[in-house]
Amino acid sequence: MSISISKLAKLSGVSTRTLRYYDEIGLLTPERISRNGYRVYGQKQIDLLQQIMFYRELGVVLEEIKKIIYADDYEPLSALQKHLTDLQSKKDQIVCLIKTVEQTIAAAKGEIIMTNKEKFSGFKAKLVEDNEKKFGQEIREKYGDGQVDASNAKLMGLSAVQYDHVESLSREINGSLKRAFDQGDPSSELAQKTCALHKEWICYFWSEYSKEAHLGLVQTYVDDPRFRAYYDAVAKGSAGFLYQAMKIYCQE
Amino acid sequence: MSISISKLAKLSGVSTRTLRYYDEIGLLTPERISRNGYRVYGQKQIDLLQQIMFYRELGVVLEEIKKIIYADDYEPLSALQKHLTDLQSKKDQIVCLIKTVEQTIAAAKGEIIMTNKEKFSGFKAKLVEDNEKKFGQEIREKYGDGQVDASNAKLMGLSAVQYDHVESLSREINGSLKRAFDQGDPSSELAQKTCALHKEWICYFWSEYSKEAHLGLVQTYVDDPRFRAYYDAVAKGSAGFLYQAMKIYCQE
DNA sequence: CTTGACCTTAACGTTGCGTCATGGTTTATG
DNA sequence: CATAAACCATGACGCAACGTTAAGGTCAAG
Repeated sequence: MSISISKLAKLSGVSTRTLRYYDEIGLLTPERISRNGYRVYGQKQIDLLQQIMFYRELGVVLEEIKKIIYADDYEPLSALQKHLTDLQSKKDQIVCLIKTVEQTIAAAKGEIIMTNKEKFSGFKAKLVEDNEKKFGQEIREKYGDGQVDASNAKLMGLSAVQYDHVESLSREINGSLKRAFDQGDPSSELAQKTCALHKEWICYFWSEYSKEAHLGLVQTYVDDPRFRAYYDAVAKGSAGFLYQAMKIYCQE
Repeated sequence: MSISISKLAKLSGVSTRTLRYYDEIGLLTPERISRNGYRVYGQKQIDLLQQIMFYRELGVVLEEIKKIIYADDYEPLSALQKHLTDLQSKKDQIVCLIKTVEQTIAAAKGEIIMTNKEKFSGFKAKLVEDNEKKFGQEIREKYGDGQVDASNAKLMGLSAVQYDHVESLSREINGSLKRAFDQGDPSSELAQKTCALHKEWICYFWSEYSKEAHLGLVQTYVDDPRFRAYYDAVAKGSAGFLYQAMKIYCQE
């Protein structure tokens, strides 16, 4: 039983272009090539294509599929397991994005109201105040007054959009930290991403960034009961977790 | 305040390549080009880049970002709303895939069942198996034992050729269903043809056919998440669509 | 004058095909 | 038997968002 490329295409529902492409990358080569140069497929190829389509529907990349169906020593199950975790982390990413976008929309709506009420500047002032209250003392002691003043100045100069970003960032950090903490591994991708987010956030307040200062700051999160309480509100023990993660992050 | 490309890169954390690319696509053009051909960026560009990065982190495509930050009549909020729904459907897709892969893995772990059924590719085998396990009960109650037993017996007795036909039928159904679904009309010719194909397919498993039983089966496609996941893999919502089409088909 | 840091453009590679463009082969039909 | 309609082939571009050489110009320091 031999069929042409278009017959196979119709039979399987994929395009002829796709079949030629699979031939090109060695995923599915025809049984033989007839004298006129036409591709000829046999029963075996039909079966193989079926398997290919099966994995493709699962979202496995073609290169993986090739390994799965041709390498004897390749474990289809573990391949699928890996694929599953890939999918899950993709989902986590998207869920994370969704949250952020939702929050951004909410914040933006709120911001419109705020600007309408001309309360925005007051709001920012409050943030500065909080910032000063939160970090001022420690940072002043450790890194000098200049740092703190620069931070406040920078904050006052934030545009509305930037301010929104800061807000959504801090929410994202909390969410991300919680998820990473739940997973339990400070070296995990999510935990390290949390650190990166935190760096981004901190850079809104610092004119100069250094890993030492950053790690130092997070250290105070653990040492100071007020900070610890704030992060424990996200998840109990998450301040310490963040510190562990940050140690790894700052080593890189 | 004018800075070079690498300064901006360091300041913002993106690569110089990215900045050149943004210039190339008109997303972020430098303030000016100095005599030696170097790109020179100003404060305004720094702010713009920050906005760009903000939206980029939300997963908005660059083309959209360009519209958002440059077109005055463009509503950033509604753009974000749309982006949100995009993200959500992406998430749904992935969640769907995750389910399917999990099911596949679960099925594969009971690998003996699969190999026993020889040529049966995992999915269909599992479907039939599930059919027996979960709905055998139901079908038995509704339509009597004979129906189920005959189905299984018939299935086990399929010849290779018949099996091939069943397989290609199911592919044809999927393809046909997808196309009909994309068109959107359950009463369309294509949709009704899909129903006919499905009937043909089901007749491989049932010794006696009745419209009521057929409609009942398709109903379970909608009600049971695993079945729905299978059909949603063809096209999201296609299980429900098939059910709508089948209602019309069975009335005729 | 050379080294090295920094800048430029150009162009390929990535993933999985869709979509021409161009041309050869086969078959059905008038 | 000529021709049109199908069907086949091989390029090659395009898509998103850059990473990564390659090849070479510019500029300040030693």
